[in-house]
Amino acid sequence: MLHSTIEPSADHHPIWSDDAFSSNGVRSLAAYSPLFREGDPATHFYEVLDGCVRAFKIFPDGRRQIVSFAFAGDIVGFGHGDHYRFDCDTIAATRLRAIHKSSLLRAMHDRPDLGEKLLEIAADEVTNMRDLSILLCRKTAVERIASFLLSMTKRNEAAASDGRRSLPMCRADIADFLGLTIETVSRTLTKLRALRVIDLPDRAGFVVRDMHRLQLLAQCDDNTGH
Amino acid sequence: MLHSTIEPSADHHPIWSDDAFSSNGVRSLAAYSPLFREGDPATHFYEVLDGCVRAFKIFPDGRRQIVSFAFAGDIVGFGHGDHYRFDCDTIAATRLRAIHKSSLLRAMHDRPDLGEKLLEIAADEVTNMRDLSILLCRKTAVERIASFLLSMTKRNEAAASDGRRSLPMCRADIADFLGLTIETVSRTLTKLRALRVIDLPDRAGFVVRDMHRLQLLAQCDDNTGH
DNA sequence: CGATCACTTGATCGGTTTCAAGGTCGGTGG
DNA sequence: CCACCGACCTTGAAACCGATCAAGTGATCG
Repeated sequence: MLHSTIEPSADHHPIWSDDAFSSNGVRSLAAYSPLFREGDPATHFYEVLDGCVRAFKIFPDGRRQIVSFAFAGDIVGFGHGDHYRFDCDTIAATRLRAIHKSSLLRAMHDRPDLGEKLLEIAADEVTNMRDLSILLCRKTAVERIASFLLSMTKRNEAAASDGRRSLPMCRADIADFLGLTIETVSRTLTKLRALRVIDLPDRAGFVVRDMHRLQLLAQCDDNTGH
Repeated sequence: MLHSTIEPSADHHPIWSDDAFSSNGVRSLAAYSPLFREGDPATHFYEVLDGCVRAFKIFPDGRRQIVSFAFAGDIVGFGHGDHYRFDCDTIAATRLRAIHKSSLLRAMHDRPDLGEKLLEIAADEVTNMRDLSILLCRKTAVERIASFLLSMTKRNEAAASDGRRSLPMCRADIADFLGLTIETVSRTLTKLRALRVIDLPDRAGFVVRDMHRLQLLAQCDDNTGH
């Protein structure tokens, strides 16, 4: 799950448009379709074209940690070895482009710039994971929720004219991402609404009413969404 | 902080022994010497030859998160952009080899295999960060401490003849790594000793007495230390 | 031998979890 | 068209775990 977008540059082909992994790799999936499961051979990267994807790990005792959400422009499947190290799902109708890992690695031999690009992506992935660690070590529920909402506003840049932003994942997904329970997520969102920091027009959306205070509540100057 | 070791291969030069960053880059540092600070230009990677290094981030409110510990064979400084994104210290007398980032990237253009190696290292880094996230989302103090001790046994392979393993970092460092307080770390270690799962012969060491139960307490089959 | 530092242990407090209802919305079938 | 149902979410009350505050122990070093 990378926040960095692969942008075509003017002087050569867009990175992902080589013949080996051209647009015929595009797939459309309904909500809650699996991309891959933990233990599957790690053969592909996936570029999310639109929709939303979650990556998660399920523990023997049933607990679940969502490791990341991926939106349009993000890439999933990086940072695994030969086999995927966790599960990956869509959480809404999603279009994505499958990219053969092996052909990409082969291509790297001819085009060192591609290697640098991939390293950059890797660095972003590391940053995201570090941000998540920091978010999980942050103590209070308010800080976690505020940080999460902040990162959502940064990543889904487009807000509707009324300021509404989409929150495509359910409360359980937010809870399992932030290391909280559903109830605490709900209570904390309600609290932020009571504080006039956000509005909750419906289940799957939110509006930032006081960005400055939201940032204060998120506390740390840096992180999530980089 | 990478757990992957750079091993010389038989058919060509060891990756790090090119002229540009040969053994003259080796430095010896006393305990608690800074390697770099957040915001410094990210000019070097560092390969830890022996000793131990910690990478951490300090927040405006004084809270600190230790992002990783690096031991002999690990590499620090990867996964930052142009500027380091957190601080890095030694926690014991440590020898390390400084590697110029720019010359390494230049070298990558001539030697694609080097690029692959670096990608592999990046993937490991991502894995480590993900493992940390998972560790921090684990709920109980016992699970966190058990996982931490387990990863220490996996990474510092050599145990003394009596089974003693080194625990070079102080309680405060363990606490800030696991998202706990010093007191809870101490109490939990005491508890594990009472349960006959470990021994604590001295401050800076531990012995695993019942590896099976330690693994059970750590719960998740996977992760930390990979 | 006293000081200091790191760690341990104890008691209380508070925030999150847990357990338990109650509410809202969309869909389905009568 | 409306009543019902189920999924998802919200809200409430009590329990619990780790944080906090506070003291005490033990080693090391001058």
